[in-house]
Amino acid sequence: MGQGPTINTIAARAGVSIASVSRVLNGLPTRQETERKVMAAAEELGYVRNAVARSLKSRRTHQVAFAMADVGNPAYLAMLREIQPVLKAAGYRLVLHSTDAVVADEIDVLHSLGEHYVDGLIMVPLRVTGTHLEMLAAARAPVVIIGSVPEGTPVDNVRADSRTGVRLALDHLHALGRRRIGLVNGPLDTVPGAARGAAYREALGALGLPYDEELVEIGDFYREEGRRAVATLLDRVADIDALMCANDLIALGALDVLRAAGRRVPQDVAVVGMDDTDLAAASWPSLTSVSLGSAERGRAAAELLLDRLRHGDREPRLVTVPPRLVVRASTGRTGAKGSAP
Amino acid sequence: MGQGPTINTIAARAGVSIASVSRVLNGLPTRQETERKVMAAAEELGYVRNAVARSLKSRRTHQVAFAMADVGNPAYLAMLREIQPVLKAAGYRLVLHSTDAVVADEIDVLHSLGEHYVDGLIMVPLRVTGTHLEMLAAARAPVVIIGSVPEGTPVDNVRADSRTGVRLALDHLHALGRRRIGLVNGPLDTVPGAARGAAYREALGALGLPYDEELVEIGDFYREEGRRAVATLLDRVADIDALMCANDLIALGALDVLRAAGRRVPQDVAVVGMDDTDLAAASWPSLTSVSLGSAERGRAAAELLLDRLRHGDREPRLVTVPPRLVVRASTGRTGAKGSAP
DNA sequence: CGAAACACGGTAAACGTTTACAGCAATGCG
DNA sequence: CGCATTGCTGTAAACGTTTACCGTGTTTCG
Repeated sequence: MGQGPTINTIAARAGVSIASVSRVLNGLPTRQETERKVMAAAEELGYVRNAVARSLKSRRTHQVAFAMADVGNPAYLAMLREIQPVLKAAGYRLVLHSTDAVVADEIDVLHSLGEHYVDGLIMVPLRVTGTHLEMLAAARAPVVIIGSVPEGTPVDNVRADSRTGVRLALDHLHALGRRRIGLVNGPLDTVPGAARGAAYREALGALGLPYDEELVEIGDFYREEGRRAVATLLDRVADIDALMCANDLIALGALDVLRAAGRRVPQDVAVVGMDDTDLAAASWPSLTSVSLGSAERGRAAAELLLDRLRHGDREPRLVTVPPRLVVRASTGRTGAKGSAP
Repeated sequence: MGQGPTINTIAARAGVSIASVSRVLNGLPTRQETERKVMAAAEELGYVRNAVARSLKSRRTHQVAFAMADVGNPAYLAMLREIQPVLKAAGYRLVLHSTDAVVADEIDVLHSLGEHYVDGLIMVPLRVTGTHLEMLAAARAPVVIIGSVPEGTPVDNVRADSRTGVRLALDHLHALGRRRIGLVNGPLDTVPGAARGAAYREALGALGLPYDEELVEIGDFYREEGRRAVATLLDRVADIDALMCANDLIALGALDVLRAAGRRVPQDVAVVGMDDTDLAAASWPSLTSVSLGSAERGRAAAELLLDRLRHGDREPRLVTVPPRLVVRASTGRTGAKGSAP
């Protein structure tokens, strides 16, 4: 594991200057003879270009960071799975940051952009604070934000439309005759939490249903928290006939609790999840879920960033990905396939 | 987004030399007065250390790479989720490589270690070829391999024990009275595929059951491939009463096909998966699965690598993580909770 | 009071590249 | 044949740090 060969080693062995070595390695015009000698020497020595030195000089690291709360969350995972190949194809490596939904960690990531270890950043902030906005404005490298950001923030932005998404779900439940539709939400100070809460209220209004505080329970975006919240909700409201859950994990928690309580899904209570993750298809009964296009958002973000890395001065762009309702057994067709063993 | 301040800028503003600036920033002994001036200047300028220049000089990037076939696979994801925080706590960033199980990509990753963009690598190779071994021996940075590697390969190594794992599963099925136990495996030229195939045969022997080629079907480690393989198997063998699946995705495919074919799980056919992923708990019926300790393996690998980064000259170490059988509805307790809606 | 020890701080080299510039030989042209 | 042009190559500076080494001013002690 001794120090590998450098262009100096090669230059010495090939009997040329380091400039010539560099030129050959970069495909700049050189005499055939020189090229041959350099390539031979490089080959024999097993030379590999030092990426760090290159980056220092060229001010390009060919690395991009992706920061989100938790890789374990399938929604972020879906983004990651799209982002990775797009970046790879463009010759960028991917640096992964898990912020555990801690604001300080997100700020850290933004701050660390100043270290120049990446050429750009794709971030999915859970909350957007004033500090976020300040740091975004001052960022030393291009940033793409997945999630909503105030009008005029000078960054590329990719959004889901959870408002329409919730609307699709409630329309569906309403069409199935459900009238006591609960909401199991995540924290209201998160971007998705706030959006989904507001959308729920609005969609109810559009359907002519009253907004009843009793029907809303706040937990967090995890299965365990979903269980807790749904248990509370069932205790409080007896006649609930549908649950809109703010993500699939919460919805899985809901299924657990409903099953334990002997309420049939979907006959007694219909359940809708959100994000349409792998889990939705694997669960039983399979879960109707609102797809917010995680994969598409990831891809769009990666492409925005790459584009910006090429044409640095473009206007900030906003891409909105439309939602889609994926109907499965937990609301619709009463598990013809999923019938009892 | 102009060039940020460097230690030169600070030195000029504070009226000291760049050496002093560097010393202050690195906490080396300095006069209070100097320290104050430097810190003030750094603060005012919003200085952030350039990681690239630092790395060039110090020969440390504080980055570690993790390479596996596909982040989408929950087994790798479980590793990633453990690796990330361990590295982060030690001050390392994580560079993610998806190789899509393409050997050439894995070799690329090993080769790229010569670029010095990371201090070390954790790799989960699907197949280990001669080229792998050559490159491992010549690697320019420490590597930890998760998966089996020939005796004497000079790298730290973390292994699952799928042999014992399969054994646990077959013992369990045998104890339940199953005698026609099929194997749905992945490709035999992959490390896990080969190991699980051999272990199956061996475990049958230990139980005094005959090895019947008819009962073995090879597909790939995906749900869709699992469906295909199980469909073929059911067509070929009518009296099969249990399925040992080489991973959870295959097992989910098996559940799909069995349900569609009207075979009850577990009454008619018991199903065991492998890797004990999130999906196993979420599926219906919930899936008995052999945990190969993905999370533990990830953590062990990260710790081995960190240790090696600190004491470079240690002997290579081998860590074997014991398997554990997690019994759920697909073999055991006949879905009391999971009964029909 | 003078020499030795010490505490700091500055100068410059180094890490491994890329690249502007200049030098030089070979060629084209009048 | 001399001069301009062309085509390559080498020298050296630069990217932003860290750090060995040396010089200076202050303290300590005989």
